[in-house]
Amino acid sequence: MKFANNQELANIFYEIAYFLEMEGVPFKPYAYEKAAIILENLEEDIKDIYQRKGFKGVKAIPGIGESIAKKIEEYLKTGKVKYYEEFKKRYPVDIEELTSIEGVGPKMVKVLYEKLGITNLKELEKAARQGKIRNLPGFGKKTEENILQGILFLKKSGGRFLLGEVLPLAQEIEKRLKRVKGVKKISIAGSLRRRKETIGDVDILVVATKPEAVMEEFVKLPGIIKVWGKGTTKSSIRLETGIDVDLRVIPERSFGSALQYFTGSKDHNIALRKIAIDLGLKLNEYGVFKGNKFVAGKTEEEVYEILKMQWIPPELRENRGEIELAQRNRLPEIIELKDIKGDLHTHIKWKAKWDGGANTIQEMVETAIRRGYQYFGIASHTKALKIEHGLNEKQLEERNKEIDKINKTLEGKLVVLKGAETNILKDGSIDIKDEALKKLDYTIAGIHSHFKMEKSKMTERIIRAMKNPYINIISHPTGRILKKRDEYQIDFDKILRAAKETGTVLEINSYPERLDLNDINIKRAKEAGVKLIINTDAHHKDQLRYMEFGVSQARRGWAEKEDIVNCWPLKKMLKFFNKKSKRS
DNA sequence: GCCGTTTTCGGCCCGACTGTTTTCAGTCG
Repeated sequence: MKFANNQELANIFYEIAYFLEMEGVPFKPYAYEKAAIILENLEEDIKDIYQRKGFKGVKAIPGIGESIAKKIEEYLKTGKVKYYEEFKKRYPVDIEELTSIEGVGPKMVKVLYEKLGITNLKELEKAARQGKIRNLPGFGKKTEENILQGILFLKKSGGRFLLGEVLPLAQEIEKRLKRVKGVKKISIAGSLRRRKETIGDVDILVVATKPEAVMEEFVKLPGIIKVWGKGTTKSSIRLETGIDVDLRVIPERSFGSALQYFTGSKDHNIALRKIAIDLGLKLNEYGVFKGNKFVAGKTEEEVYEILKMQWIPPELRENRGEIELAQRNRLPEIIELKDIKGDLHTHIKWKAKWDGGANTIQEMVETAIRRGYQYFGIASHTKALKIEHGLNEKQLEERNKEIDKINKTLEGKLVVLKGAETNILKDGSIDIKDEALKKLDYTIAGIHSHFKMEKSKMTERIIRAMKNPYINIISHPTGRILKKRDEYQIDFDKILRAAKETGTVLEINSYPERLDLNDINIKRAKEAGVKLIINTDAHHKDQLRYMEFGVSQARRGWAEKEDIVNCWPLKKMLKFFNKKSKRS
């Protein structure tokens, strides 16, 4: 996480918001939640702000007033917030866990605790199985069933799915429904359209002359395990993978406003509605209204236009400053898939077993040509990574010769580059000698062992690797595996400074489980003037298509062509690499 | 609890659905 203090405080305020909601206190929950979001996205350690500018400096942050500033001060001085501790004592419940169950909110948690003493998921499941829930006031048999189902679902899926597994499924559904007669418009909406790294469920919107026909096709899709809410305007299915898909039929004149509404994010929409109010308008999923008069809604473009701003690409809609820029006509020109000129992090099958890839250089290169790339880098694993049969110096040399041979046959259709994904050892040294690195076009270095080092040591370890003049790229810089492994402990600001100073590029790894750097870190890197590269880490030729996910992640991080070195022409990119090593 | 060319009080985003009710609270997106 960015700054430990900020995150800790944010978590405390999120929980306070829940507690206040439990008690039915109006408006305060919103204030605490807002403060939590602000803290999470703060570009500076709140402790530094407090030390430099004191209580006043904290209070000066928009969204943080007298009362919350006091609690921040208290936390920084004592490590605790009394107001929060008292809530915790009154309701010793794992409120985050409990409310993560679909259909369970703060009010229910309160009843569950006060009547049955339930504090966590396990206890809730037990009570539900024993049939104790149905007799609670305001609860019933159906609620009890829903809670059990919700728990089951949560256990199975962790609640969210990877972008990389959901997007192809959703696109396939979209394609099938598009073919139904009478379908005029169709679009994926929701967090999937914003290309978030994980997806809760899929929303698809459709305009059709014969809605019944679309609904009928929808509930007949292959791989469905459950259908519900089968109405005239909305229908839901659950697929074998456990993900829910909602289909909504929209009146034609409202398609744009519905698409805007269902794409979100929630924060972005709230901000837009406030702007609408300021303009004397009302914005909802049916359109933009002046009084009772419909004034816009057929397309998203006209919705944004009437709110006096540029149309905002879905990936930017997180209320992180995009609205202000759109109002000033200053949105960044974020990159597109077609801007990508090559992929520099790919693995091959070499002499039966080395490097751990599934396809030969030739096969990978053919796919790369089909993708329209101008250059393509092979970044073979190196010797310290035994599990992938990493190459040693001599084997790298052999492989280089093979690449030379293939380049000759390509007649400039594409240039194959000689790279390696070396290992950053525990002390920050590289597992391949400089002499061998010198002969490559570029070198990647990544951490593949000793993930659990202390923060300062891990940071130093990566910085030492970046200081090596032959290391051009740090692969998957934070090491997280979505839903499995947290990032390793690093001081990302220090990493950024070192990357800038040494001219080292940070990778946006497109592998669906990684997507590392994430959107927030990409934006920070861009702001720090650090160059980035989007790579797939493909171990199979079919995985070269993962590029799409890395690009959407980069878009979410506001990256423009100039920020991404593999949007550059080959010469310019190599020149940037060589500047570091003086290799020429 | 926060905020202010509707400034120190009175607002705070909006609508639908579900399950529980018999007119609505809670939850969701």
